This record gives sequence, structure tokens and C-alpha cells, in this order.
Amino acid sequence: MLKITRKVEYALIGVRHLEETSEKLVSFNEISKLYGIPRELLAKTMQKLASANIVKSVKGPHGGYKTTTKAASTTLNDFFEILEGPTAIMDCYFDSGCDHLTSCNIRTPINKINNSIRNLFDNLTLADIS
Amino acid sequence: MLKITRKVEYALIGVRHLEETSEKLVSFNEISKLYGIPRELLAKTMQKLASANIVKSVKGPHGGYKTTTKAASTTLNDFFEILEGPTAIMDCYFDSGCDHLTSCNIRTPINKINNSIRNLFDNLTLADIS
DNA sequence: TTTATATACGATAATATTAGTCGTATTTAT
DNA sequence: ATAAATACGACTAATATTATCGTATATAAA
Repeated sequence: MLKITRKVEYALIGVRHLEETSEKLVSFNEISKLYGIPRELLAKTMQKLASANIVKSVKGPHGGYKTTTKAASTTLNDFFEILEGPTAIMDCYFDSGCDHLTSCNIRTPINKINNSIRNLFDNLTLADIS
Repeated sequence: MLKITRKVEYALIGVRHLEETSEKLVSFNEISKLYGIPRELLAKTMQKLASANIVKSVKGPHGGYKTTTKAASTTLNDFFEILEGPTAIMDCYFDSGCDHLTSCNIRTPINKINNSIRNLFDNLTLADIS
């Protein structure tokens, strides 16, 4: 439990690599070879980061990705949510379908844990963890 | 990602119920009916909590569980680890088998995130979230 | 204007993890 | 003795994650 997913792992690897090669465009193919991670999966994470404007993508030969100025100041909370959707330690906040809500005695604890984690990730940027 | 498991959820429900009925012994059968959760699974979580001395178990008729004095001051980190084993956002710290370690460029970020979460859960007790 | 290289994206298959069930043993109050 | 409770390991089912595949689109360069 409380594990990050491969998507997030690969996205971190990608962004950090791009930060190190700042100006140049690097293809996901190159990054996937370099770190031994699956091409397609890395591609998808980069695409999500691109549509959130954390990296910029350029198509065609000599194309690839590079980080935007937004990247470093992105919070972990945003980063995670771009890749995985809303962060919460339990699903009952979003889809639910929980029919025990009336007798639920752990709402307060779950809320407090959730808020603590959200607060933590709202106050950490990609730059902070580099 | 970053979800707590049912084991933890059921354990929280159980402990909180026991805190509310402090002196009395309550069977897992009763708790499972009350909150509509699976008997056997709740039983297992209570057994783990019992062996960690967070609840006390009494066998035989009119037996059941009640919380110990240790319960309220238990940290979330300990609580989680009792139920699920070591907490870490990635497995590479424990079993690993990761053969990319030499080229790994996310050790620092992963460490920092890990430490932040650990620090958070080390400083929150069951009492704090009640 | 064709070709090669790169991103974009949805669908599906494989794998791993989590959740739940079952059977049996043990303890103990009545 | 018996019934009510915990203890615990093995097994199955359900779900979520991870990976792959196929196809479309854009673009630089020959």
C-alpha cells in the first residue's frame, strides 16, 4: 500500500532526464533505452505531462521532449494527479458506491490522513525533491 | 496509487469501535455485522493488532477484543507496518531485484518523498486522527 | 512529394496485488 | 461435554496495474 505506480516512476525518470539535458529535445525512445524502461508506457506518461504543459513535445524527425519552465515549480500533488487522477487514500471520496456510509466510524481519521498527505504534497515541488 | 488497503481500513474501524466501548470485550463477529465488513478479514487484522499488543484478545465465550493502553499512542507508521509490513513508496528499498540501479536517476527524489511520508506518519498517532 | 522519424491515443492482453473464503485447531466459560 | 470465541494457514476470486499492439498524425529532410 501507499506505493507510487510505474507511471509516476517513469514520469519522474523522464522529467529528471530532461532537466539534465535542458535545451535539447530527447525522444522517449532514447530515454527508454537509457533507463531500460518500456517505450510505450514512458510515451504515455510523457504525453500526459505534455498536455499538462510540464514538458513540451515536438513531432517529426529530431523531435522529442524538453521540460518547460513550469516543470520545476510543479507540486507533487499536481504531478501525481496529472498522471493518476485525484489523490486520496480511499475511493469513498470520489466514486464511492459505499453503502456503509451511515455507519462509517472512520470518516474523521480518513479525512485527517488525507488532508495531511495532500498538505505534504501540495508543499513539495519537483525542484524540492531534486 | 497511495491507497490504504482494506486491511488497514478494517483495522481502523475495529480499533475505533473498541475505543468507543472501552471496557467491554467485543467479538469480531459483532463488529463485522455492525459495519457490514467481512468477518474473516476483520478477524485477521484484529489478530495482527493483538500480537502487536494494540488490542488484547480473550478467547472463549464472552471473549473478544478490547484496546490496550498502547493503542491511542500508536503512530500511524507503526499501525500501517503492523498490518502491511514496511512502508515505502517503492519496493527497491526492500526486495528490489531492480537491475537498473546503476543508471537510476530518481534515487534522491524517491528518498525525499519516502522520508517525508515516513516523517508524517511517525508524527501522527491514532489519537491524533480521532 | 515521398520517406523516415517522432508523438498521440485507444484497445487489449498479461501480470501482480488485494480481497475474500474455507477448513481446522485451540482456548475457555458454562 | 459443549458452545462460543480467537488463531492461523491454504486457497480462490476479484481488481488494479503493467505492458503491448495497432493505427493515426505531424514534420523534417532527401
